[in-house]
Amino acid sequence: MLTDERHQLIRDRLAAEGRVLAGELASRFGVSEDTVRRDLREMAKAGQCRRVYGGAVAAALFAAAPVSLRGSHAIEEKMRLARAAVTLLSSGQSLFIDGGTTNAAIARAIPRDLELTIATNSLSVASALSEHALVELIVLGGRFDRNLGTCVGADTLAAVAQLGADLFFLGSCGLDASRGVTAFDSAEAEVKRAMARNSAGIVIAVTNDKLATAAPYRVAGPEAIRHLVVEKTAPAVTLADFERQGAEIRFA
Amino acid sequence: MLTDERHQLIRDRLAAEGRVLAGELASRFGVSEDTVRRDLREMAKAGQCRRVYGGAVAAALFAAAPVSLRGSHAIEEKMRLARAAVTLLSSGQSLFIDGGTTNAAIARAIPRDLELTIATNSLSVASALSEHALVELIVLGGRFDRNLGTCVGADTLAAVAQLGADLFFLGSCGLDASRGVTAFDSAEAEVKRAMARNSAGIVIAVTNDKLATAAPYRVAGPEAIRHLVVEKTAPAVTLADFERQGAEIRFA
DNA sequence: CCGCTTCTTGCACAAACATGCAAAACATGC
DNA sequence: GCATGTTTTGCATGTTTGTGCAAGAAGCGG
Repeated sequence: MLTDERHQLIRDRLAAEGRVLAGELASRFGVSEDTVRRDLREMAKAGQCRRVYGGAVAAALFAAAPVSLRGSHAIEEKMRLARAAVTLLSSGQSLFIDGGTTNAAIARAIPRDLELTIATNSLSVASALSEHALVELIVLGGRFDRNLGTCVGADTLAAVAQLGADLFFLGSCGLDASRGVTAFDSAEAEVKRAMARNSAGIVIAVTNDKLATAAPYRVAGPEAIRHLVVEKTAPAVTLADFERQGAEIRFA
Repeated sequence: MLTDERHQLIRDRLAAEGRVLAGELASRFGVSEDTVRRDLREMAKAGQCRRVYGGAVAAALFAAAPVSLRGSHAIEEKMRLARAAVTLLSSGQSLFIDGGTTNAAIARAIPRDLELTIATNSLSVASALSEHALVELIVLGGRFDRNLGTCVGADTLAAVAQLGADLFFLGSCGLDASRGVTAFDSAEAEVKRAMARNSAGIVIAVTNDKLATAAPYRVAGPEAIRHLVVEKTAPAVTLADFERQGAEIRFA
């Protein structure tokens, strides 16, 4: 039996009954339970079902699409960064989180037992947080830019202006010790600036490829960065520049 | 029995009766009372019920209702409704789409070659549309209600007030020929009313189980419905009542 | 006050799980 | 053909999770 066939049969069964049991599928297909579990894991990752202890249940039509981290190259690395970044959090804080795959990974990595207030203009961040029961989630609406995956424009700016946060997780397009944080898009930069203005501290998590690069639109100076989360392999000389300007470096 | 199934059954029972008893659930499910208590504790933590001595009662304002619709049996039916509903669309229109599983299905069914402007307060609708290149998507932000899957509250109302639409796809909680469209939640109803006010026409797509039912909060009178999309098996007598008040019936 | 029920907590055990590894089946390139 | 790499699978491994039981605390009613 082909892997793909199995997946199709599982999908059929999910559509018909709404749930499947790992053990039952294993004996039905004549494969080990491990194989079934692998199947279910993959399908869950693709958003085709939701994994539960003992089997899987049909994906809720209700739920938003899973955060697509596919297509981004450094998934592993970003998840590592995310795990390091969320150690900065504690219950009771309020956050701004903007767009980008790294921030989506961070949103996913936020422990479910933290009580937080989070405002975001990113659809994938919002989706990732939509089932965190203890998170008060505020969606910053506006015109949706599908290149960025975030809302931008006057409405978004107005929404940001009404809020304040302890920390701002800034998705950085370019990060340079002299020019600071920069973005590729004017509207995007404007929203980021507004969030920065209304936050007590800025957190940036970046992969090495963004370090020592710059984009046209300036968002925040290097001195505004409070926490910088980087890979272990980040060039020490660059980090020293940021550290000199007040950033606290944290390695993933 | 899966843990998740138990939770779902408890939610259903809470929605139907408003309260559950730990002992009763234990014997019904064939598990120990400790397990049921654990379930109730978790669900209470997730805001799905309120724990009381001896069992649990429904969380404030009927939070269980939308979640219990996740039952996957109706997915096929909703997709059929969705395919029928999108035939009402043509390029150039602007739409409001609110929450609910049926509207999520409609959003998914919208053809990619239509040029539309769509405003929604539903995260799942926004996600579904986030890759429709020709759709100008406007996210109506605000406080996210995870039971509804939509944004509600003052910010959302303000965002709606700035817009107008040709059609409003109204996700209906209850639909009755005399009381019209009704909702379970006050904040939800308020947003729906605002969208209705700013739309030229209202479209409602419902499965049979919603027909001839009503919820506490009134959204719009029956005469406000322009298009009503229903299953082929919908009771003719009920449909006639709507038709008499100006609705155009369309079968899936 | 007391007796009763319900609840939480700690613990133990089994089932379900992820992970690493090796064998087999397959494709790819020289 | 043959070496090499990839994918799939099952198995052995520790680990995690769900469950029931027991003991003590807390709520409830007399």
